[in-house]
Amino acid sequence: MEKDKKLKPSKELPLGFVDRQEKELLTRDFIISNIKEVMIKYGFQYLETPSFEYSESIGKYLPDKERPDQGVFSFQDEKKWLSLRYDLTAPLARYVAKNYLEIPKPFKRYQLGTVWRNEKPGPGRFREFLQFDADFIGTKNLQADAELCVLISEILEKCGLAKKDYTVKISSRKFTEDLFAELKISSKGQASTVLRALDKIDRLGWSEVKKLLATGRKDDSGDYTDGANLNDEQILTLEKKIKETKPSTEDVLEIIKIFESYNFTNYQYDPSVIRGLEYYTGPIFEVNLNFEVKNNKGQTIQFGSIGGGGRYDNLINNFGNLDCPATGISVGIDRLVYALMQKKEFNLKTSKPVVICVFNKADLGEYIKILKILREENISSEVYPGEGNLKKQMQYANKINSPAVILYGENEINSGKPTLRDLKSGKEQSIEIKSLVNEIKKIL
RNA sequence: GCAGCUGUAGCUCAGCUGGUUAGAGCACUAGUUUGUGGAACUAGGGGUCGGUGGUUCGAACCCACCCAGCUGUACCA
Repeated sequence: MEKDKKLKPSKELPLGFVDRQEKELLTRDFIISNIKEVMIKYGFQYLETPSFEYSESIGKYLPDKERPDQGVFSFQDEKKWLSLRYDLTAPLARYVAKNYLEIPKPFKRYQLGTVWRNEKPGPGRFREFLQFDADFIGTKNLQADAELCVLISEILEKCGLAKKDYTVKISSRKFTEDLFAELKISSKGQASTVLRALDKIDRLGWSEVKKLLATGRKDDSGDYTDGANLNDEQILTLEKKIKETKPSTEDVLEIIKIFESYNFTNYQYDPSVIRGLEYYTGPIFEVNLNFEVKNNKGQTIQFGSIGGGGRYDNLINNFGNLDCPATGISVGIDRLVYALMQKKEFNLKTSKPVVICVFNKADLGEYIKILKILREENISSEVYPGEGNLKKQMQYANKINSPAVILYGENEINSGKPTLRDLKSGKEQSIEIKSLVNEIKKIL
């Protein structure tokens, strides 16, 4: 008996995992339906790959790091390691390599799927979340990169954002390559420290980033981060270059030219866009929201980007001798949902059921007659599914936000006229069964 | 990983310098109203005060260690 307490299962969720409720899910559905519409219009194929992949298929070959089990949820099955996918790009690369001969080239596909990351969650960042990816495989044509920016912008506007609400930032890996050449930085370690520092300009501001470029920085909590050890002259040169507003690399210039043909203007050249991924080889882009986002305590939070992407011409080559250039974009759908829910009230019809109250179990047949009439008309409805007196049933209807209840007790059954109570106004009327549907539709 | 902060009811939190049976609001259950919700009133259920060890006549409160969460920072294929 004593041990019972210890056996009680925990009702806590694993760190970084969340329950998602209807309002959020409906907003998400709305976004997804917009995505699908746009993607069909732009001529992309719909693809789904499994949640699990062999770890080696989505991890080891990636040039970035050689830590197969860090940041990823993995387990060993027989002899092989399996991992939950951490993005949709790696599985795509695997898919393309596997089906290389069959797929059209170029291959355009889009995918919506849950991804998992075994890392520390932050505000608005979870360990399980939904991603949307669109990619062009097998083309070096920069029209593809341009079109990704155009397409994401169309999706966002379809979701109700105005041009001023978001910006597509664009830069290129070539910019940083040129930069490192000019600064005479050849050490890979130093280069990546510089990149990581530059990536933080948005969040920390230039003066803090400058410390990271020099000897190091102490953050608010007192923690210390080592710097990239650039000298003053290097930092000065870098500052000048990073604050340039005119693109200097050919790829970006060409993309901007293509934007003009599309009449797409909502972009911004920003050389401080770095993106973490080391597999990018050319143009890179990032989508930022320009309005404030608050957390559940009402504090404004640093929201960062909702998505981004770029060109990765060498990634697929890792699977073998496949010279297969590619470019793609990813969007964190849940983050977009979170932001959109604050941006404007979506009038998403949630259509809660009309509740038919139960007075007497023996009359269930009568209740169901009415129920069938309503459902025939696609009116969300139910016979009270629990047990209890009328008061309890009213409380239930109120709690689920039901628009109306139908009272069909002895008196009503005898007269053949159910009572319809509008739960918003509290008004009741006694009406013929045949006009019930029309009256309810007025309330809805 | 590092640093700071925080762990008391389902939720949000109070609990003064250690002192009888640990509190509030919300939520929940029942009743006032045995055929009427959202309001009010009344009553009620629900806590090894994160865990372990220590100090003390006595610990939610002090000390040590551990665990968990939050925030920042690092890493992030």
